[in-house]
Amino acid sequence: MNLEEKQQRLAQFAQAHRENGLPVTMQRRAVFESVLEREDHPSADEVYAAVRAELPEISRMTVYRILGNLVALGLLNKICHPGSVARFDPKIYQHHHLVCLDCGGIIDLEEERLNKVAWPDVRRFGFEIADYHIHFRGRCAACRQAAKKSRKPPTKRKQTS
Amino acid sequence: MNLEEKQQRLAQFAQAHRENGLPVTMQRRAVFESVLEREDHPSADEVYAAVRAELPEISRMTVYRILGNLVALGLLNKICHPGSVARFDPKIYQHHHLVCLDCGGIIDLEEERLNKVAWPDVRRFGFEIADYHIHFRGRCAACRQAAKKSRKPPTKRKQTS
DNA sequence: AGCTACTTGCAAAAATGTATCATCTGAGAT
DNA sequence: ATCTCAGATGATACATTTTTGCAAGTAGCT
Repeated sequence: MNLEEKQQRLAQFAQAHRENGLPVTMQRRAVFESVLEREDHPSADEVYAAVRAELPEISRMTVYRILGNLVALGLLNKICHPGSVARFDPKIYQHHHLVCLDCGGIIDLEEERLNKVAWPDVRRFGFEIADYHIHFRGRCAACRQAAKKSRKPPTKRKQTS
Repeated sequence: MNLEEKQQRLAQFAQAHRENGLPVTMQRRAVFESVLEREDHPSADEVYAAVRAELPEISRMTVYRILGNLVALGLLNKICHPGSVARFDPKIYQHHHLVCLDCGGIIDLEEERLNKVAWPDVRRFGFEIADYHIHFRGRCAACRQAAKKSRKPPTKRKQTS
């Protein structure tokens, strides 16, 4: 993320807090900046670990609460993936994901064409659509390589990205 | 799921196990049948609870392991959702989901048109796409109703479906 | 029936997320 | 600059979900 974009996101952050009467604490700023600086999709605990480098006193609970707030304010996205831990994404504009079925890794996919899918008619469910994103599932480069060497599936790795 | 379809899925289940040298235990059959019979998207613990009606002795651990196996064999899907527990889906053909941002509920969406999105070129990532599915995020009927009555967001419910 | 590899169940613990409450702090008012 | 208070924070404890290691059991084959 370039400097200009980051400035803009921080201004958006300050404004959203002002408008909702929420104080901008150093913890909130540290958590938000920490996620902004990342190119991957960290879990809450990964954010906690990163923020502690700057604020060693911060509590894990606070990080969980702040991440929840930031998502509610629309400043971060909570992303969907087949794993079992919540992951957070600094990108709040529409984009899509490649999800590896072996290691659970997630790669961002930004392609204008994919943003043009017409929304289905879901009036029969009473559902109101806000946005959508597409998950392409398959196998990442590393896992394809690993699968080629051994017939057996690759050893399960910690999910990354 | 009608009877014929169920027969076919059970045959597929037996064949996949034979081909991979995995014994078909009564626990495996019970877990698979239990998920097949459902119309919703149960979590591992919900499957555990349901299977115990038939096999009271089965351990929670076994259910977790078997669900993982069935997903690896392609007999079940593990679905993506913003909540914090893994959920399983008996439908392995392509379909899409409506996900409620408030309560986390999931509704199946089967619409032929949505299956026709052209796959992006991801050679630059070395990624091999197997399939895709679309998440439409928004608000379900119940949560819209609840939001209308009070300005505040609805009380957090246990995620269903 | 017997062999063998794989599975199961148990116990324990790690990982992840939530609740409670006393104390502290940001931000506007004075 | 200081005051004041609603709201945030941090500590602890707890609930839930998932993983690990190993002894005992069982499916599938000969």
